[in-house]
Amino acid sequence: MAFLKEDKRTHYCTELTESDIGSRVTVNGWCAKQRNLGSLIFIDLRDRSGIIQLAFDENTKQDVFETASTVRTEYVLSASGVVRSRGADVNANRATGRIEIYVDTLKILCTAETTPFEIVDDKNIRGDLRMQYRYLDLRRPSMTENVIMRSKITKLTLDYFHDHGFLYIETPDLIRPTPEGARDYLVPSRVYPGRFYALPQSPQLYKQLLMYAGFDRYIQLARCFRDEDLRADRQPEFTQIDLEMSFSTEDDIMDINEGFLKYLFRQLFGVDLTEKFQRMTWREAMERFGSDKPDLRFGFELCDLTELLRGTAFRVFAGAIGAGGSVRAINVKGGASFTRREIDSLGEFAKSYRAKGLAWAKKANGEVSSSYAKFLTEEENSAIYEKMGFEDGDLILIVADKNAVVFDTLGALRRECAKRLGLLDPKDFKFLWVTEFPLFEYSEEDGRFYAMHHPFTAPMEEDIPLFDTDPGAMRARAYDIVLNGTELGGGSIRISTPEMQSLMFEKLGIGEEEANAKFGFLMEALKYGIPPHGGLAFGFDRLVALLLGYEDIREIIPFPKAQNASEPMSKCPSEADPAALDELGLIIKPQK
RNA sequence: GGCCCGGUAGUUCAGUUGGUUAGAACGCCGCCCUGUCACGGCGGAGGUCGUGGGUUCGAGUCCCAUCCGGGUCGCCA
Repeated sequence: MAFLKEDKRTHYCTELTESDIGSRVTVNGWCAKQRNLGSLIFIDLRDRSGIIQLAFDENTKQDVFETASTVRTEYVLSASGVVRSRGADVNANRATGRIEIYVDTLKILCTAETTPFEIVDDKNIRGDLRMQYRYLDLRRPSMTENVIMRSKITKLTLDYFHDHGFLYIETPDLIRPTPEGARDYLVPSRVYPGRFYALPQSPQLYKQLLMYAGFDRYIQLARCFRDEDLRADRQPEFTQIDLEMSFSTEDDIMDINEGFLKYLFRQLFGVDLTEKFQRMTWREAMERFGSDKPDLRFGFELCDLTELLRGTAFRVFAGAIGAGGSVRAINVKGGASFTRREIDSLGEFAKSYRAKGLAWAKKANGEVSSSYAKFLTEEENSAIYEKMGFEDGDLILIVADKNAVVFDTLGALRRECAKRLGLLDPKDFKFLWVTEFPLFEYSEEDGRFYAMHHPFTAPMEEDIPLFDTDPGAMRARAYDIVLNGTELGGGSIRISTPEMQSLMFEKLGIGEEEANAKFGFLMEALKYGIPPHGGLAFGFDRLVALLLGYEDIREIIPFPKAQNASEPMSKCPSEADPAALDELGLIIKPQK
């Protein structure tokens, strides 16, 4: 049926209120439900705003009534009529529950087959089915709402940064492949067979160049691409709120972004976050919480037992200490309620973080039980209990290993226990800035240093002398913003002299020749008057998901990839046309 | 690449120690119904139990392989 001028909506469904009673309106949308009572028909009409009820009765013109009786779920309709009160027959569950449209003109714009699943919220649909019919999934009211909220957050973001003097500038999506970091998505060049563009992992270098150019404050909602394995909070293509500021210190950058997050909370939830966000160095975060993104909503802080146990005869602990590792523990208050089986499952959980085992002790009703106490002396045991403040109801978890494993495992156990004990209140928002990240990370495998953040991050002034003596101990002018155990974003002050940048490349084992080949334009640019600058990037998808209470970012991405990085609806990636490959000079090696 | 969980009507699930013709709810189709809104009543259709192989008198159930989906570790400057 042709869609004519007179069929066009005058209102979205839920724009109508009791004040519209008596006026003639037209609505467009989908039939969410038809209820046929014989000589009375009701249709719930749904558009992106929500649902309003259409009514037909014995006074309705016969042809209109007959049309209404043929309407099935998901038919597309245009309905015109007069808004009227439902009198006493109110549906309290709906915004439009006191009114309905008494329809005099009904047009079926398009019919529909029965959908593979019902378009309702209160049903769990299998993930792959939702992905295959994502356009139907997005019709479900909660998903529609998520997309709308994402749009609102986008607008708030642009408003805030615009109001603070930021310019929205686009950077290219076809760029030079980056030598370090995540795998690039490569795009073959037709003009230069055998050469490739990469899709950006982030617009890092371009935003720095924009500072070199003098734009002073830049922002972009940047699409970024990383060819790595997926997680519930990680997609191969995602969006960053990417920004950069000149003539700025760490404090300036942290302050303006703290202001941004507070602005979002005020605008979205009417919540005023008055307190200044807590700040903590990376070292402190690791020592106290075993994580560089600690969840501060609960305690269970790490306790170092290494010195206390240095002379122990227990081989598991002694071995870890002897190998330069440590023995650390957390005291899970209330954890004594865990059954033996639950504690065993915590042990399995610990092993998934490469820990060899988990030692535990619990005290319930005055009775202590323990997996390890019999291997320690009386003195050692009581020293541990004293240091940990061991009380009735407590569960002590001990991990002995290399430091990295100890921190990872206890950091994860800490959160897992809090989760099992129901301590994670989603309405409690604990923000944290983690500062002074290490500049380098040593790879045992490759026998070299890697930049922990990226190779353009400035070292802390007082650590510069360590370049020659102890690079591993150097700290970076880098910072992350953390919310309830999730890294929302991170950034740094950048290197702004060619000397420092060369030094950095040198320490990373990137020779002068290689540096010139890959970053020659940057080294050249650094010669011509570079302002002090730094920036930050938020994971926009994560931010939106957290604000809306989701752990899975696919709930707030309209068309996400499945875990195997494919897109089940359109079935991509797909094989390329041989002629296209030929033109690109590519030969596909047969896969085993 | 490793480990873990899952796959049974269109959908969400149940299916006992292996045992007759694999069930329920919702949805769908038909008839009836004047105020429903989780409408109601009556009737009906709908399943190669992901796929392949094996064990067995007999497999949705046990074993092996494989595919698909999800979680996670590695990975993610």
